[in-house]
Amino acid sequence: MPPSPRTDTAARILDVAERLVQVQGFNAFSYADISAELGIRKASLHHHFATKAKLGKALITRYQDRFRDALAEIRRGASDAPTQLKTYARLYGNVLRKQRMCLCGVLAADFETLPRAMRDGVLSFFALNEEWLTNVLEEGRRAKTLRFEGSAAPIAAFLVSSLEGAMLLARSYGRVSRFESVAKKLIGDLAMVS
Amino acid sequence: MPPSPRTDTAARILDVAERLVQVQGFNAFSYADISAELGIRKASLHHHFATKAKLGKALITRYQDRFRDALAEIRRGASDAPTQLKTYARLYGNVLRKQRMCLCGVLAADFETLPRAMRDGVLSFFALNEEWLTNVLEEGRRAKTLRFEGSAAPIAAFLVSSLEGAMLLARSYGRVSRFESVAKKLIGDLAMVS
DNA sequence: GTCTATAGGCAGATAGAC
DNA sequence: GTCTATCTGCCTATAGAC
Repeated sequence: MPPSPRTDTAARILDVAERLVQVQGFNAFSYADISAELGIRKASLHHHFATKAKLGKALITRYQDRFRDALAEIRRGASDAPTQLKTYARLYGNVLRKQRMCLCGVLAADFETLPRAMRDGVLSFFALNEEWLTNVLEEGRRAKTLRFEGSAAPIAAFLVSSLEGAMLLARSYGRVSRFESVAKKLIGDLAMVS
Repeated sequence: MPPSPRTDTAARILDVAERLVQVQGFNAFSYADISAELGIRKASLHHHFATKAKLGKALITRYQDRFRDALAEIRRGASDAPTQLKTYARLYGNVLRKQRMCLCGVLAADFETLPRAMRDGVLSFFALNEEWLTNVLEEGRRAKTLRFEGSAAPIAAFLVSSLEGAMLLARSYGRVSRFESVAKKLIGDLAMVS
């Protein structure tokens, strides 16, 4: 299994499917929706992704790969921990500004209806986020740019779930500012300088 | 329109539908699922709730009515603000312990696919939660049992979205403790005595 | 208020020609 | 790799008997 879509057509299918899932959820979109938008017959879509489950898994894999790259990029920036957290939150905000939910956040709502491979992918995405945040938190505490009590891991879990929840409600309200407000508070409560 | 289901059958339909939506999402369950579970034909279900949209709206209305009652009950208990917040968080935890998501939390993920009446209902539920929390927060600050900066309303919005997000991820992980951890931190950060 | 029967459409998926 | 054609099954919803 290749790490990225083999062909350009596969990538375009993933682009459309990704947006449809982020906006409507996994159970509300269909091959017919993609077909209509790309001008490609449903049967051709099945040539690239034999089943909806495999398409879903490919979506998660690509999404996570891109996210991993973005997280590594933030680390390479070598800014202080509070700034890294702000940049991290902006990743979420950028998704929301496109009127979308986090792919894995929306799949978490569909979780019980997903095939196992997709469930594993969703959990893996959250784990990636929490591991990255745990490192940033610990580094920030050592550098005295962040302040918090106890282990970093539960704080990381707290941050991920709070940001996902903030996205969920902000999109329903149609107010990105609701998300920004939560993100600002989360980071402000951790930063030593503020 | 009556405030509660007219008949016992209607109530049983709502009971089953509510659980199905909370577990699977609005677009993943069908009249056939309810039919199979209650031993009532699909056509009979339509006699009680003509369309899926009307069934969905009835679900939200009943859920919100019950929640409103529970919130009023907490207020009648006349405990201090931190205790009221803990009891409030336990309402969410009780849902999660039944392996369910908050009805309106899961509908927020389906938001873009919902008919307007259901969207309005979902937003109304969140508004109810935020108004109640705003009152508790302001009262707690006056009584010096809670401490926070700025207006109470954005803190209330923060609490609701963080709890919803915590439910979402805790259910995916199958670990209620992840929710409890977040709830404890949220309230602990607000309480003066701790 | 529940039933049988069915309409009309869309779902995911496959066969096989080109 | 894309197409036409089709399958099978499920979906929401309705008609009308009992």
